[in-house]
Amino acid sequence: MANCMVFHTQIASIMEVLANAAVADICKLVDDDYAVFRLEMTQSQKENRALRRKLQLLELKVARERVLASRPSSVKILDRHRGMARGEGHLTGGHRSFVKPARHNTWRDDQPNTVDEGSGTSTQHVIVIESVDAEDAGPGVKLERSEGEDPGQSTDIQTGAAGVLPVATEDPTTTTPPRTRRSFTEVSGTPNAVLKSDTETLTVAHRGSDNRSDAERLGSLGCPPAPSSEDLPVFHQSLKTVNSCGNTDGDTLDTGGDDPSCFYATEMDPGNISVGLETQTDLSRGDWNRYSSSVYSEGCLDKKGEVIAVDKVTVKVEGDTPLTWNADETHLGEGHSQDFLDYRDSLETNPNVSSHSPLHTLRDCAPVSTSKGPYDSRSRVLFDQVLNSNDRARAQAQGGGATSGNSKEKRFLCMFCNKGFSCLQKVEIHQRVHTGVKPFSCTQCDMRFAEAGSLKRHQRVHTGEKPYSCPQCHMRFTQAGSLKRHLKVHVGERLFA
DNA sequence: CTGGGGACGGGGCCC
DNA sequence: GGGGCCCCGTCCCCA
Repeated sequence: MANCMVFHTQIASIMEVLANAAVADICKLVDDDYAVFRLEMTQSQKENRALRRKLQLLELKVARERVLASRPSSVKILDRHRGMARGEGHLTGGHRSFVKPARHNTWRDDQPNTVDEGSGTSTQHVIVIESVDAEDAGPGVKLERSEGEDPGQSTDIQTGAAGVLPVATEDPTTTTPPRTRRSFTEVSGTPNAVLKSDTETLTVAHRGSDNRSDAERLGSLGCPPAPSSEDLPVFHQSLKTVNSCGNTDGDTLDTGGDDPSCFYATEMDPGNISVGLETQTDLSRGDWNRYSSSVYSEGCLDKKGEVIAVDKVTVKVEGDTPLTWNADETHLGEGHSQDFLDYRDSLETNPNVSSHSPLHTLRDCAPVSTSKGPYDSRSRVLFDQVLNSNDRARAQAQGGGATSGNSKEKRFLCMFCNKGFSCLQKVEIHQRVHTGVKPFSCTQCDMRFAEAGSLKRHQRVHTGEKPYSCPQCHMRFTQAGSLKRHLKVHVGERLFA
């Protein structure tokens, strides 16, 4: 009996030893595999980074070659603070002025529309590619780019001689700077970036990193917070105007009324995008290779809507150079990055959509907004919209869409989806679908609209005006379509079977 | 079924 | 006459 017990004990101990050994072996195997796996992952990541850098350099190189091939080096590339050609306001000496269009109903004569320089922050900073003479093209490319989240660091990409100020002056007399210069905007995660130039300093703060509220930021700049400023970064184009929240003579449009029900502002959906699209070179050919990227911003708007400050910085990019894009530095998850890569591919496979589309900028800008406002919540939607619209564009191109059929009448093509429009303004309005630019803002609420008519229609919500009344009942409606739809109730038509 | 916004085409006016 | 600008109407969609 005792021997039996000893035997069992020995067996148990042996089994325990064996089990421990097996576990140890398994653990060792797992550890080894994990180490190998991590090593492979690290190597893959390194390769990815190297390939991206290579791609970046190639893009730069191609850009430089295109520039050199397309025009003499003395051509002015950068024209910041460009005034708007349309009747939507223009810049005068770095200040944004608004001129009421002659028949612009959204600006009522009795409205004290005050346009003032805003103040605040923005998530944007300017990347300048300075393309110097031919001898600089090639391996001598100097890439200066903030890789990290270094506050206050300006992120300029400069090629050629260092020390050149990254932002062109707005001095109209210096129309032909000695160097070819490219400037475009990008939103990055840089918490604070200060752009300096001969004439101005752009204080750019990253919303997501700024713990202060917008009201605090605005307040610190002497500007009351805008009702919608919570969602909107504010971009200052000039130091001269940073603290000029009060009215300035040149920028004030005071029509003397007391109904600031609406105003016209050039703003954009900050959560989506930071550029607006304005021009194209050869509209008849749908050639959008040269375009302007306008950095819209919002200034101050007090609660009463009496003081509206709008600021705008226009960064004009001319020439054929594609915007550089660094996937490494988009502050995105991998999924987003992949989406953008896919879209980039789709863009570039679309022969009618310029590869220099501001969507390259958009790709950088849209997903990095950290604001929490309603517009921000739509950023992803808008991006998907752009993606889808591009697919639609291809479908149109293949299936005899607007671009192939009546190209004579609809010769203005959307640079995002290729849809054709009869005139430039139509396509500009349409492109707001893609860019998220909503220049028309209601002063009585935070609503923004891409079209003036929509704002006007919206105003009836506040005024209570219901001009459309049913002749068969007492129902009244704010929209004609609503009345028309309602009339079907009386005639027995049902919307749904 | 209504309220309200997005999008777009048509048409008038002006240059 | 053509093009640009602007307004309006309409359809569609969603809440």
